[in-house]
Amino acid sequence: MQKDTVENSIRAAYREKGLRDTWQRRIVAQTLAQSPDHPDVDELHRRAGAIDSRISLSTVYRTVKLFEEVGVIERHAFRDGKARFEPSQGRAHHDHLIDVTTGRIVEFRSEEIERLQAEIADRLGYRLTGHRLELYAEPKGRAEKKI
Amino acid sequence: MQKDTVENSIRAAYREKGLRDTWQRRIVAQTLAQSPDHPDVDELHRRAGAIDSRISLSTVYRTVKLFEEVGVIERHAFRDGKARFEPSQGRAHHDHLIDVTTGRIVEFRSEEIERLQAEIADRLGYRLTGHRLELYAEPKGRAEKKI
DNA sequence: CTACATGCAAAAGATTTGCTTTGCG
DNA sequence: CGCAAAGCAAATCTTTTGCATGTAG
Repeated sequence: MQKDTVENSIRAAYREKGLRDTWQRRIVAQTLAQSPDHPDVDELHRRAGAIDSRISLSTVYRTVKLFEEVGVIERHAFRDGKARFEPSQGRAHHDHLIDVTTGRIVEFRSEEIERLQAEIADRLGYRLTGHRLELYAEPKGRAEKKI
Repeated sequence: MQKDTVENSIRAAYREKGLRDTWQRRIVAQTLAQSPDHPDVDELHRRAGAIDSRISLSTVYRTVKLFEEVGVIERHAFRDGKARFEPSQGRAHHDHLIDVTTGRIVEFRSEEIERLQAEIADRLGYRLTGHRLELYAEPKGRAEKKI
């Protein structure tokens, strides 16, 4: 899926809910669509500000919260504690592997794990509504062994 | 493993590092060992304060950070954003299912998922060093289950 | 027009830190 | 005793909110 399609689907989503189409919301949607990584609010504000510096930090906060409620972006909270975001549409659902040596994030998906998660929730008497899976790992092939 | 054994292994861990054995650290260790759930710092301070109210909040903050560095407790960051803790020793490894309607946390373990995680990391060229898996779910039907 | 959205600054909540005092080793 | 640790309050950092103003529909 193309970037501008992601951007448009975000815009479509909030307009469908009867929410107003402001230039601030368009910029945040555009910024998210152009971000291949997982920016936090401050970083989003910086990137959005590069397009139009008049956008305020509080608007970015309000906007990501709104986009999340509308269901078009996902909120993450990796080990650093800060909230990080990525569009949920335009990309298949995936989980994250974090390279502990570099901080690089690799996305992956496993049907098998998805299935098991639903099965576990079910067995515990619940219906799965969401999940978070993060793998922390180091590159193979380094002879470093722990003694 | 018994509660007082957990408490003692925490104490042993920081004393081995040459760190001082203060009554504040003993109380926090004891409180953690007695907590079957995942208290945040404020809650830990409340529970520790029940044993001796002279302990300060900043000391609890410094102590959990220290215990985490020493490796005897685990820090979690569920969706509410606040840091929550549990002893890493004395309990088998497990993951968490969070009841989105009540905030209740159910612990579970799946060998199958553990195995798949290692396999996925391997396939991506990594060696798994840690992971985090959280399921967010709501009770099936209307009856609330207790575990 | 007018209700909803933004900007700004102030507030709030969580966590950290500077500095003085306390007490473990 | 000396230095690590605690207490307290002030500082930080992230996120939220009250209120006056702006603007999309």
